[in-house]
Amino acid sequence: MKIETAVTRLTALAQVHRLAVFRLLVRKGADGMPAGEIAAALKLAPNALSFHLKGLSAAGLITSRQDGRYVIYSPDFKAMNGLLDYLTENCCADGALDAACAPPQNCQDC
Amino acid sequence: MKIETAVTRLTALAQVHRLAVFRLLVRKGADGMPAGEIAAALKLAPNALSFHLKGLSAAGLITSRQDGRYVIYSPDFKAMNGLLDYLTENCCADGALDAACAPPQNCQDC
DNA sequence: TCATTATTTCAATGATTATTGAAATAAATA
DNA sequence: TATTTATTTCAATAATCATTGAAATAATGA
Repeated sequence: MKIETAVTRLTALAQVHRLAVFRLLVRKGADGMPAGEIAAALKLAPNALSFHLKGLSAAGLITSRQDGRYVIYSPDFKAMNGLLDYLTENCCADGALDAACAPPQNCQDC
Repeated sequence: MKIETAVTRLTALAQVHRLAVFRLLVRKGADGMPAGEIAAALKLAPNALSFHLKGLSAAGLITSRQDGRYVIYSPDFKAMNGLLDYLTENCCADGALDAACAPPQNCQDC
């Protein structure tokens, strides 16, 4: 992964509302959630939510599909896992090991 | 983890220079690296590096110790792993599983 | 002490970003 | 067609952040 891609994705997640949206979608998994339901769950104004969904989409962290008059948003787990891997890449490769440097128990429910 | 903590850490990582510094320190592991060596490796002005190290420190992602006239910086793996876990927490707990929703091979060298 | 090396702080500038209210687009139903 | 529902776009404002050059602090060695 290019560092610019990682920065783009981290920037998208580095905002309370976008992070809350992303985590909500991660919980939901492949089913996804319509925009209105996300807005209701997080008490966000529709236009504000739209602004933040655009940011997450542009970063490649979520995808959307039209379903009638609803737009359903889902997390992109490949993008997420790619980012997590990038952050821990070559961990301790050039120096001393660290006891806390261990694979986290990510995504344990899947 | 409180969402504000996660946002603070993501914000710290969401900048090319800080992300490069962090990844360099992750490679180095527990040994850490003096500020000047980081600056040389990444071709950053000392004051610019100091600004970014401050950001990473304030977010709790790195720690520092004085060694003579050097200041040695090291990654905080607990903070990093806590953040990674937070991003994948309750993955697919409320909806359909996703084939790509699997633990990444983090930190495989440790 | 004086000079050198390492790192941090400060102030000014320019750029990016979130928020708000209002309006526009798009699909479904009466 | 007209109306309602769902979502997005737009424009203005306010706030935050990175960069630069210069100066300050701190530790070492001559």
